[in-house]
Amino acid sequence: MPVDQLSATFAALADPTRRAILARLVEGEATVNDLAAPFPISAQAVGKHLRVLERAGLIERRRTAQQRPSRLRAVALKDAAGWLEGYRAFWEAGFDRIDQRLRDHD
Amino acid sequence: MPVDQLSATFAALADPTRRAILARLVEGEATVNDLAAPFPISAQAVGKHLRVLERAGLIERRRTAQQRPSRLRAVALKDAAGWLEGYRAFWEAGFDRIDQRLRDHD
DNA sequence: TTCTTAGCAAACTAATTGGTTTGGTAGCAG
DNA sequence: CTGCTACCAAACCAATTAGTTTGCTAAGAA
Repeated sequence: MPVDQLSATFAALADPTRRAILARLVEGEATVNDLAAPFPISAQAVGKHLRVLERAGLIERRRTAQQRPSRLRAVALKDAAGWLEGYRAFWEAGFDRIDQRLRDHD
Repeated sequence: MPVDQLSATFAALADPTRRAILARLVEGEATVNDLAAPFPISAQAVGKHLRVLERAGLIERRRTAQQRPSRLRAVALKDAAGWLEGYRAFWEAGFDRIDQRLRDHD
């Protein structure tokens, strides 16, 4: 696993279960069991996904009684979105290469 | 590796070498050896990265003589960017949860 | 105290990853 | 034909991943 922050963020997003967990957290904090309920996998497996998300900075967890609710840290998505924005001009204009663009300007 | 398109895209982006390859391809087509030059890894390893990018739809390759130049397919980044956009409001407004937002509206 | 619930940690498995080295093939140049 | 260049494919390795099961601790309920 690459260690830089951007790679960790993209890697964390490269799993549909983890993206679904983030989508659920938009509605507010949730415990491990809350988050595991919709999935056919064990709560332990969800706990592992939460650790991946936590390492990537995408969630924060606190401790209340015997629960460890997670909440979204959407700000960690900023850099990933910023990286992709650098390519927006290329797909929106329908060209994929700078030299193609230059050719269009001939 | 997850099989859905969005996961494949994020997984492909979760490696600094592959992101650097995409950045290089913004300048136009490049062969495997062109792309391998800046990196301390073998051309074979770069070839593997190219296959990952190709499976994710992020590059296309053609055949000319004995070269296999790659070119960027930036449009494949659109869905990933769209997914992230769904969270922009949360990090820009400085709240991370909908219920926090609702609280602000009380 | 005892029971139950929520969660973590460790050990294990199967599959994948990112890299290597070796050995090819396809096509151009001599 | 003989080489050289560009690339691919396969075998291998070490590390990681996503999942499991088992067993633990911490906190509240009976």
